Amino acid sequence: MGRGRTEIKKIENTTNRQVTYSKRRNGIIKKANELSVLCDAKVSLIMYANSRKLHEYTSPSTTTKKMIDLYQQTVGVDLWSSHYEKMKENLERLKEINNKLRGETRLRKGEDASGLTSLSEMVDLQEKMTIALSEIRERKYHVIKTQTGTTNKKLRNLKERYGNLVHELEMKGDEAYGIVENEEGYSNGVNVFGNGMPNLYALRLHDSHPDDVDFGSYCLLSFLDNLA
Amino acid sequence: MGRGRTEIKKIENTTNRQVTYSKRRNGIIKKANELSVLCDAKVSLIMYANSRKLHEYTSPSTTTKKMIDLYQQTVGVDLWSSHYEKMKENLERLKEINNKLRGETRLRKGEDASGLTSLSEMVDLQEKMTIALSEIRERKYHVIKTQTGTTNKKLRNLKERYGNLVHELEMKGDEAYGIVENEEGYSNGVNVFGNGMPNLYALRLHDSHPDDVDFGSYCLLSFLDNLA
DNA sequence: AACTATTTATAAGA
DNA sequence: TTCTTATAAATAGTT
Repeated sequence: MGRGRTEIKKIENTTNRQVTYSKRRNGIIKKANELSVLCDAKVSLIMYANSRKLHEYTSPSTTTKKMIDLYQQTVGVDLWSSHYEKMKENLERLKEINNKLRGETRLRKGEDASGLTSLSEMVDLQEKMTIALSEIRERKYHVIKTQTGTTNKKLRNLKERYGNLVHELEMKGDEAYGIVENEEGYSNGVNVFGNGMPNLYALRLHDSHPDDVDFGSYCLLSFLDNLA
Repeated sequence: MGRGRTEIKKIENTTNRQVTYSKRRNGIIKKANELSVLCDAKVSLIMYANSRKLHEYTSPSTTTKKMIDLYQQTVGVDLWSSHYEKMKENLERLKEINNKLRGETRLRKGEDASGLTSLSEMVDLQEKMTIALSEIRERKYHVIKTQTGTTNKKLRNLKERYGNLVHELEMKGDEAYGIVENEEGYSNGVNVFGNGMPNLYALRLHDSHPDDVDFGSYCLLSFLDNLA
């Protein structure tokens, strides 16, 4: 419309193109508005020409967000809704796992006072804990053994290291003692291990050369080796 | 445009409105397309009239999703991006917590072979486990005590119940025995509790009337009461 | 941004 | 619906 028919193909002259864009943009926005009013329709119009500027029209009865939501609802899937849903599911799943793990950890830490009411559950937990404890003890032993190595070259180093370790264990052992005394009232001596002492420390206590740390460590290592 | 000028206000006649909607909808889509081609513009047009049907036009050079993304980018904020970001953050946070919890649980279950390399860490873990174990044992004892009650009226019931419980414990104790024998090689008798037996069961073994379950349970209860 | 000769869109009718 | 057509609107090229 205008002087001479217009071929619908890209206007190469930049100025012309921009002028036409401006005119027709206004035209289409007017049309969109007329459509909205005349037909009680919801219209969302978004236009973007190579300038960075975005032009839009949205019917007064709605918002762009609502239109997008509606669009997704109708078209069904893609855009991000599927992504969003997956994310939501994943979140819920992780939350659930988190809670389970949290519960289990609290149980095993002895923090959950209300969780276990039945005796059999408690017996079960105690049993599991005992097994786990023995496994940890076993691995500790393995670590000690590994650390001794097999070469005599490292022996001097090891002596020094174990001297320190044994000292450290004594410190730890002392801390543990506080608990022992509180507990003996219940276990009534039946539970000898219940004193909370690592058995390495126990061995150290019964060492026949308590003043010679190096020798004591050596004895300990030999003793452990013999058990292998 | 047409025969007589059109006032821009809602067409009350439903049929007329629908006809006009159909015509003008096509018109605006044509305009949108012309704008796209002539001006090299990206256009997204979404129309929704009271029928559930959605009509749209999108420039060939783009997609509705891209237009929405662009729209958000330009307009700046909301729609769903903030929601999405929050969700993503939350997800990452939960994943992290999950991993930590998982690690801790594995550690305490004695399943993590590579996690603890230093002896002091192991000693620390063992110590914590021992404390937890003693707490659990203590609570078990509390449960037992609570269950005995203080009224003599319930005694007969209790006898029967404890008969069953003790039986159940014997079953559990037998299972635990399998582990004991494997472990004695390492603990070398020092760790008497390490046999994995609940100490209630231990008491049961030393009961002086092994055949009289009722009496045995009674003795046990009295014994526990005396400890209180 | 205004003007205007034309083309286009479309309201009403069939 | 779609087609027709009289007429209103839009707009290309110009100023």
